Amino acid sequence: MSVRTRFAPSPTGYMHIGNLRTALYEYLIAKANNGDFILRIEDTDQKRFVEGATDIIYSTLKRVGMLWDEGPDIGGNFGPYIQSERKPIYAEYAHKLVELGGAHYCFCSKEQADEEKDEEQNIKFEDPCKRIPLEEAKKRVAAGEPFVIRQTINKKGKSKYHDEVYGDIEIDYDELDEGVLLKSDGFPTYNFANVVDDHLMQITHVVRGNEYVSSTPKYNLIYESFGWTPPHYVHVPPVMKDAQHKLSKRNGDASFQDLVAKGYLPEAIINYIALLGWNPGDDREIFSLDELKKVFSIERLNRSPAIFDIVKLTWMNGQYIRQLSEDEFFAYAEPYLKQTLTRNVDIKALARVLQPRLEVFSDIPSQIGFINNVAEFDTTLYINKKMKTDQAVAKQALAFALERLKTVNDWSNDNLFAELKALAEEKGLKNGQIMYPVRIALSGRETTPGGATEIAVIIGKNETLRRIENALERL
RNA sequence: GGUCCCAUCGUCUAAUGGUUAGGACAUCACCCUUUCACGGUGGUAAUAUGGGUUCGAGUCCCGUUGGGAUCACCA
Repeated sequence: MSVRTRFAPSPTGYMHIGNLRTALYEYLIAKANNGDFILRIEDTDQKRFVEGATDIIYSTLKRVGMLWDEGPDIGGNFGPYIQSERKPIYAEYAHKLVELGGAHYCFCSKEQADEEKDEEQNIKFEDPCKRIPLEEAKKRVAAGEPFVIRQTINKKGKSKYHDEVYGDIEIDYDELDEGVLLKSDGFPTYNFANVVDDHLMQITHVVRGNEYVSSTPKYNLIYESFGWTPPHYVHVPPVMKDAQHKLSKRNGDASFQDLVAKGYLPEAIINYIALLGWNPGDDREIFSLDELKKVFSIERLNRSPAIFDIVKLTWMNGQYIRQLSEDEFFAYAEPYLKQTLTRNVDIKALARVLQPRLEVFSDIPSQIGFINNVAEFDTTLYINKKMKTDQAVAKQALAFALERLKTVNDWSNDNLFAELKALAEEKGLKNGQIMYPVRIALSGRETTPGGATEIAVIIGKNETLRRIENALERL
């Protein structure tokens, strides 16, 4: 039997990182086994539905290259793939489950049910409707009385099942809640819809957050009543924001689209989150999606929560940026460059010096601001012990450099560097005693992307000479 | 509170019951260098805690502590 996994998000907003990681694991399990990855939209709660959320799901999965084999937009043999379009199916199976004894009609209002519960004394909700004879209940349903269908749990003792990550799990049947399966509006709850759909869609591996570990026995009971075989369960620990809080959209924690907007590459994000809770068993860390397909295995999934570390993601993003070809890098960087530059400069040369030192694209504006104009700076900037420079050395060096640069016509980095190096030698100075002051004069900043001559090439000859003259006036 | 789950450097993690407890990020130092980076080399840094089993425990068992999850007509 071929492996079939499903990603089943509810369209309630943007794609958060934990969700994306679950999708990734689903995808990898399927693809590592030559199986199918199915996309199903769980929109049974109309109150939480957010317009456009489905499109975000589509675009995110496409952007990272996790293409689905069946789904709402492309169809498949097990559709429809949107739960709201499957409403009659759930009703049919819910009533069937009642006949099979796995559920019963309940006429209590939500308020009544709440009152029955006493959380203080840990008394569970004992639904009085359980005792209504089926024939009588059916009559009331037929008569149009509002009802829900509630799971019936009469079993005693321990429920056991195997989880691929957590191992064997045992939970007492008494702990299980007789939850609502079919709501009064006719929609199923997750508790029911996921079982019916996973079975009908022949899902073999269910990956979901470990908050479902303790409710899984309820689902198994449903499978049992219908005589169906439950899937393999792969419960994964949450992705945390810190030691005690999950990453959540409510807190405004980073979503996939937030990260992309900040200049993180989708490939780097996928690579990073794959490693949050999974490892390949060796020291390798950089993996493309295709490479992950080859090495991924359920056995190496971790049981404990992992804290999302933006610092490491940032490092990894830097690795990916460096792997980009010059053209690819330019394509990503161009919008940021154009948005901040007010001066006409050699934008390609600028991109070249930026690529090896950038970790996130959103750092570009702050890194290249000096290209537009040189901010006021204190002349103590010229003091650098290692370069053996100070204001006096700078004054001399800049004067020499100005004089020499005026005569240079081949304004390439190689030539400029050669000229200034030769100049230093002629004047009996160290390279740094020329280069450092020139760079400061051109940028007004202690740190810059690129060295003195690289900056000179980018801003051009006229501007270079003008900036050196200005700097000299202030010394 | 009941139940379930989890626990190795600050963070992500590795370690058939036998290693000087390994790697990566971060951090520090040095090297490279026209700055800053990149890159390279090295350092600091961990088995929550108490018992037990064993010749030997990060690893197995029990307790403690700490953390998380769950107990919805949300998923």
